Amino acid sequence: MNYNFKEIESKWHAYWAEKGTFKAVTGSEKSKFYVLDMFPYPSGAGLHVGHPLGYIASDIYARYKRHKGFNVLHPMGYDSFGLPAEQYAIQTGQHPAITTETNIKRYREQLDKLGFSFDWDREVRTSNPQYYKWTQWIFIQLFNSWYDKDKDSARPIQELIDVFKEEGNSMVNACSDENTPIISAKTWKEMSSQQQQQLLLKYRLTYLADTEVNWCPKLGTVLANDEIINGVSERGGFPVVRKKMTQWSMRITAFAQRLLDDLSLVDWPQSLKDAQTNWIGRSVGASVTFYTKPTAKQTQSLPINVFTTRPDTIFGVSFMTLAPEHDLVLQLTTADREEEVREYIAVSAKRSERDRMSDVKRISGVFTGAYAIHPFTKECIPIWIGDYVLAGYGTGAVMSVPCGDQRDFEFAKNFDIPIPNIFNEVDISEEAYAEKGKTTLVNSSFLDGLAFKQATKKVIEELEAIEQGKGKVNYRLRDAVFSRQRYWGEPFPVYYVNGMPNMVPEDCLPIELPEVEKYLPTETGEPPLGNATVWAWNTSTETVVDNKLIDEETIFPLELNTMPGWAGSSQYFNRYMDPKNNDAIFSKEAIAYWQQVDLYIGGVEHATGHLLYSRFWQKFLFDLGIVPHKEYAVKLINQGMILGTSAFVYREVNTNKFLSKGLVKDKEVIPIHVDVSFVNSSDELNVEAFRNWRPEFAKAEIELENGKYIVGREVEKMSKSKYNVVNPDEICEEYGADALRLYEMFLGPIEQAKPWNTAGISGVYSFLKKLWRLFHSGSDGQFYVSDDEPPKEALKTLHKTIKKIEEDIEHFSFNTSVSTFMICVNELSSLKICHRSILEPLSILISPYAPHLAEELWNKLGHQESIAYASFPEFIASHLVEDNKQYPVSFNGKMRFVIELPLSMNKEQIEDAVMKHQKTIDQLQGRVPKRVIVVPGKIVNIVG
RNA sequence: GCUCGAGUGGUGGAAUUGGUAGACACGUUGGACUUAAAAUCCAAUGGCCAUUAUGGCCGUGCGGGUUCAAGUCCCGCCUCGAGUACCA
Repeated sequence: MNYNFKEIESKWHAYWAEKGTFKAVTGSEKSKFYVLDMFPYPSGAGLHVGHPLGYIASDIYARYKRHKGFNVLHPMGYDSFGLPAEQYAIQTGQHPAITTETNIKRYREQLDKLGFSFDWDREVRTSNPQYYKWTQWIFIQLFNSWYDKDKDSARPIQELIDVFKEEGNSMVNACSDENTPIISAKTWKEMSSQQQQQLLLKYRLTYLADTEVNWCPKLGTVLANDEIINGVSERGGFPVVRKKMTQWSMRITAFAQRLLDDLSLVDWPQSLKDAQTNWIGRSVGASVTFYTKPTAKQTQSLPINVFTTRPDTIFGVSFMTLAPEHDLVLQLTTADREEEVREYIAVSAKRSERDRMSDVKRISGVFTGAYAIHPFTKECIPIWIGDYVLAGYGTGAVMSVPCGDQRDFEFAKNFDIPIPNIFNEVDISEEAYAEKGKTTLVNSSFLDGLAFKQATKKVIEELEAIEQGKGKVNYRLRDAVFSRQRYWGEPFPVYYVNGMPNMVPEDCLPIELPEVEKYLPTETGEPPLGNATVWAWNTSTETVVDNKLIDEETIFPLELNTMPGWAGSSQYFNRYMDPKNNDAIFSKEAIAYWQQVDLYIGGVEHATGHLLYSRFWQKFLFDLGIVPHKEYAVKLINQGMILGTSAFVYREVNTNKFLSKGLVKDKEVIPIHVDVSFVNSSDELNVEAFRNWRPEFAKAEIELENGKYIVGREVEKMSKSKYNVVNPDEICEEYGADALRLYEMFLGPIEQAKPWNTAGISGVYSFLKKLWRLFHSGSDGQFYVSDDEPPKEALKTLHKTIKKIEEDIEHFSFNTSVSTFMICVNELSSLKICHRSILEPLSILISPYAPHLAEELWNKLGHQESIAYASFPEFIASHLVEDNKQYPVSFNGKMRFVIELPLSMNKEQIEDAVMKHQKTIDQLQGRVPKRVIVVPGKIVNIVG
């Protein structure tokens, strides 16, 4: 009887589905364990072999934990809102919901084939109204909250209103946007309700504001910083420009410090923590206010706030630079400079992010004609604008210290601005001196003779004394723009009365996505929801009604933007705990039982997107008392990408002639991707298949070397356009899902990127066949087990294996554990083992890796219940080391003798011990050891 | 530029806390079985030298260092990869 994986795998899929084997029960007596995968976006291309890598690893862990007696939650769902479905809808008119549904079906089929132990009863889809009801609900909670810096916690907005009524906003001003005017309680009461709402928006955790955004004209939408790679959009690679727009934003900056601090609470890869730390970009310094010198045009002195990490260099300031987009630029520019300034602003606005980046070295700027007064020297310093100052960082203005900052230095050189030196015995004729604390200050009045640390402290004290500055921590992290001008996303539960946003009552949720005729923006440039005809809010009936009915009394326009992709993914992990609950995001019982994710597996590419935003929302829900933990994922593993090995043919330029790789030499050729299925494992192209591939290749001249066409190879990301995609369905068809699972784990460490190579799968496939034969050692390959006592050697092999596998799984070293299995089965095969007491634990042991095969064997061993419920074998190693003082070890066939000595021994005792063992060694080895190496507290290794 | 990570056979990769480098697998070569192929099994497989087996020397990107002992620790380089970037 042969190993018929097809029969076995389909049999057990059906069995698991029918029995509901992997259903997680909330509130079980067992301890819980929550294993989570990052849910996929169901794209039209289906899965390639790279996608399941993380799912296989998490499935192994989930199954292992079940065997260890845990009640495991291992859910799966779909992040089903997104651009590709919408782009497809724009092109074909097909509703994104239909495309999404089709894609999900295909994903599900593929996932099922691989034998994952997901609890599909808990599936969530972000585009499902029953799901996004709760995304909208969280949005409303954010709108109804502000951030209390004193308590370091999100608080209900009503508390803030009470504060305003009592004492105005002076005490809570730090909790709002910069430049929020200070008002008294009296003023608050005198404000119109619209003015009050306007002020509150500056405090709310999600707010509507004019923000400088990354606008992608080609995609017709704004993008968040993490959606832009090298100045172009992540999706599509289109240029991005900066533009001011009224947008919803999330006040994630309020949580910046906690997002940093709480990284210490989680067991995440250091590289990922570093990425988040850099992204948040904390820098310590001071904010300093400079006042402008009144001019004919601007008779009042204007305050300009700057942020600096080097307040100690304040006596080195010889000019100021503002970003061209800075609010005050036009106000302070003098009449004679106005034309030039306006022109400069216009030019830099036109330059895309990409131009600006590719052109970093070009120094440009103009003088505004205005001067600022130095807070201490009272000297007049010129105010310039320059695009090396970014509007979005700090205050969009800098105090320029050319002797201490290279950019300021170059700017000063370029425009002939003086470069005063304030560093003792440092040469600044060639470049700025940016070292901190290696020298002391000179020409710096009260800071003379001080080094960085003391000078910084001193200058901040002085600035505070004259009320022109204070110590400040600045973050690179910016508030996250939350509006997208797209159709296929969550609608906002927001309607507008007199231009002010109002929340739809919570019990009216969800506000469902309306039908539209066209998925493109309207002709007037409104987002696609502007095409919806039934998209207005009736406050008296509390329903969505036709736009035509909009009046000033009870029917109001609804928000036309939709939420970004990360909205739906920021809380899905908690929703899995109670996915069908229609009265709450999840029940108190569910969250109390499941608590938080114990293991989260997913790609590192989400480091500064999803993984940051979801932490932010979790902290917010924590402040609200809805979730019990500040962090939602205790342990996180980033699986590495599986790459494709692309194949290339080389076409000589301006010809239709293709040269085999070896013939290219120094000829000018264009490499062209060719489908990897036309190429065999020795890089030889199937010329016939290549000719049939495309009409233009049919008649091509093909030059061979040694009768073969050899292709070029390159490791790249798997992608349809590179023709290097390997489909898991084909692998399952040929070798089975168990072999695919094993092989993906065997390829290398889970966290590492590695190229796929189908040829290597034969190793794990023949291992599975060997394992099968171990259970089918009867005549004619019939199933056969003996109930006799197994030989001691076999037990030793088994227990060695159990120990190693357990350690490997706990350390996520899945690749080495596959090797361990291979060694184990090889040893047992050569011992001709067919004993129940060996084979039974072995099948439990292997079941996380090859669940179908293990289940089949378990069943053949006479068990009716699924192997999923079997306990992982306990390790009984006692006979491995019979005398834990000395034991021979066979290594590579050579005999070795190891003595373990206690840590506490001194030199003499060690020598004694070695001498005592000497006889045994001599007897065993038959000769005298060459070297005796002794180190206290270590293993004594006698190399014979 | 800054931050992080990685360099080990023909290939993917092992190597616990510093303790026999190259486990396991692919590939290659030879052999068995077969009319033949597939499948399966056995053997060899880092380099150089030697041989009657026992052996010897060199080897973990490069150069130093610490140590009885270094792929592993320290210092200085080189190369590659990832992230980030006019961040004041």
